[in-house]
Amino acid sequence: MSDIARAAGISRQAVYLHFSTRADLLVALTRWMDEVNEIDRLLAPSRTAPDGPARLDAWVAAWGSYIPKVHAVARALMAMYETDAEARAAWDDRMAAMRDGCAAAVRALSADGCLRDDLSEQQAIDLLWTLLSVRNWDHLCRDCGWSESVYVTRMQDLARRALYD
Amino acid sequence: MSDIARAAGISRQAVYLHFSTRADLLVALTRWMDEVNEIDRLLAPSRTAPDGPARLDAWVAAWGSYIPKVHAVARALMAMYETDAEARAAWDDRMAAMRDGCAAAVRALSADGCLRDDLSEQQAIDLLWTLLSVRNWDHLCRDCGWSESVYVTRMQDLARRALYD
DNA sequence: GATGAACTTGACACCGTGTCAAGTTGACAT
DNA sequence: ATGTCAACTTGACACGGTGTCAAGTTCATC
Repeated sequence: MSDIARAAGISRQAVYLHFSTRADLLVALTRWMDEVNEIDRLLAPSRTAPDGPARLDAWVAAWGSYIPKVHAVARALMAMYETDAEARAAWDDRMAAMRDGCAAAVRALSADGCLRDDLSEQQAIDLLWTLLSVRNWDHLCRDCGWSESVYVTRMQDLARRALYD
Repeated sequence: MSDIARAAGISRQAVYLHFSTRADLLVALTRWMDEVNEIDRLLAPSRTAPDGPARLDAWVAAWGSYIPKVHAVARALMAMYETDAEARAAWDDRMAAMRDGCAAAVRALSADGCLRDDLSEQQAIDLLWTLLSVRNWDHLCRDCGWSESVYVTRMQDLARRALYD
């Protein structure tokens, strides 16, 4: 909070006049970033995809271009996850929204008869949701040094292999 | 540290006589758990597997039965990862060892000519390492409620699909 | 010229980690 | 029996970070 205040050129206490807690600030920041990044515009292609497989690809691509933009804030939120209830709630909320996107993609596949029949919709959603987690992006793009475009290509491929034949 | 001292029936200061810092304690705990869990015995099947695909399956299975045993400690270590350099080092060390196992499995596949040719060994290792991360186990087995056996079956399937045709 | 919002300085409490000093206990060796 | 040493005790303290509180300043607006 001191660092933030210094960076903003105001006193530490003034920060508390705007955000009652550290978690509060982080949460507000995520909302603001979603506005600035025009989430809806980013997600439009996946909603208007012609078929299941195309929707899956578009969803993975959309997510892959979204993560880098919010990554710094996401990291801070994840770090507070264990210790701060409000941060946890905020993070869970975002992840639930992310899961909705996964569910929509899986249902589109299922409607097209593309979903593997040895996989329940539920399991497919769980799997896709896990594959696309921020942690995995972090792991691949930070720890393993993958570029964002490699990430998207490989993830699209992996998601396809995981969900249909 | 207070909680640990109370649970151990000694004073908080006495804990510091054995472990100089909190991270130190966690690290010692991981080493002790690896001894108790007889890691080497657990990993033997994957080292003696007849071919690449069998080795991959055995490795995933070994890892899948290892994680639940160390999960509680792993969580504590992950939580300290951002703020504690020693915890980070300990965690990175464990994960590097885990990566070695992934690398061995991938090389076995490669030696058998089973590895997808549009995937470099490096990328294959990165991918397998990511798929098998503790975070993913957590996500699937805790958040999504998968049983450990479902986790292993699905992960074996996913790893196969990800790495060879 | 009064009001109120945004801000300031400068305290303070609380919690957890890690440090320090001085004293206790009990096993073992000489 | 006595000294020594390791393991432990109590009780303090410093530090850093979060969040709170009170009193005072600045400035736009009515």
